Amino acid sequence: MASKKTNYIDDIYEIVALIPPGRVTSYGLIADAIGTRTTARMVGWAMNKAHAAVPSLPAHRVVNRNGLLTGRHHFATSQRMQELLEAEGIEVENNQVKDFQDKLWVPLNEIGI
DNA sequence: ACTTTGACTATAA
DNA sequence: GTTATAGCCAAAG
Repeated sequence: MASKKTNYIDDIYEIVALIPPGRVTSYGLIADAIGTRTTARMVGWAMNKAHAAVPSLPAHRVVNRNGLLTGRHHFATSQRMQELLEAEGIEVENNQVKDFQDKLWVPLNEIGI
């Protein structure tokens, strides 16, 4: 067997895919859920590749620790991310998720139950 | 092999 | 409140 070079990326995709609608999470929390081998930057980098590997990945539910839509420019349009979030009941104001802590979904609390 | 960059985060000033 | 710097790890040039 010879393949498998995106182990950490695969884990990132899986966790992002597990984010329930109407909820959001941060890059750091995903990285923490995977382990020390991955950092918040790796999650963001993986997301950049995700749209080519897993277009259906709900990357719009992943924001930075401030609840800010930092990755909006990587979507089809800058407004696309906000529209997707609002469609799920998440209020976005000034590129930031309102009641972020209330809508925050923590992988460690759901996966490492 | 080396340098730069990146959808981040934390701390310091 | 913002801005700067360091830490983090991997891919791309």
